[in-house]
Amino acid sequence: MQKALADSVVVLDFETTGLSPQYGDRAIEIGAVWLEEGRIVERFQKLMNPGFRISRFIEGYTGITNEMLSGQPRCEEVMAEFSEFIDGRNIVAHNASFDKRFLDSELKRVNRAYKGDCCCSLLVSRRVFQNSPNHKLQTLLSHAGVPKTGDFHRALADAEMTAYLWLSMIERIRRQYRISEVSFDQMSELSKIDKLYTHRYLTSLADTSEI
DNA sequence: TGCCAGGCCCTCTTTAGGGCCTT
Repeated sequence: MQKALADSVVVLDFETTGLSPQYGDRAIEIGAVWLEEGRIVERFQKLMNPGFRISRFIEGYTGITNEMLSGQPRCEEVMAEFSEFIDGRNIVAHNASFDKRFLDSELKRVNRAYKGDCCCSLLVSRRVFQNSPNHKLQTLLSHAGVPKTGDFHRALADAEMTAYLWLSMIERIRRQYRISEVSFDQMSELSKIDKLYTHRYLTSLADTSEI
């Protein structure tokens, strides 16, 4: 069976009413880009109505207003559609545990579940960009020399910029360690290993590479 | 209206605590 390559994934981002679906927070926007061999081949972006008014803090933070959400489809309708978009694909998100919680919570409401694998670009960045001042998306883009392509804190723009950050990390690993292809599983493993062993791990991949 | 969480990571650690990151 052919291994899944790290540059063929769906990168997603949620804007939400707060931090915790456990306490009733809901998604208000989803943005995602489908990467295929390192190129964006499809985009998904939808605002969605959570069924209650969002706070002024979230309006200010995201730029998404209650007015913008009125008349938008309900979360259930959007998530059913998005479920088809990610079916059969691995996903990447910045601080993926956050987005995965909302993904699982919203899909559960439409009696669906995501069964693929999920990798966190934040955790990988802590290995690859150890000298970055911090590992916020905005800082990492600047640190990696990745151009800003949209407004931060909007789902599609954040997903797209996370995708370019993700690709830059793959490319950095490939060049620095002379690895011909980086698999999704290797990036997942990298995100989990101890930071101190990053160099050793990547070197071991280069040793077994089929260049 | 304001509040809420959770997983990872580091260190003055592991019988713990606090910072980071996401909205």
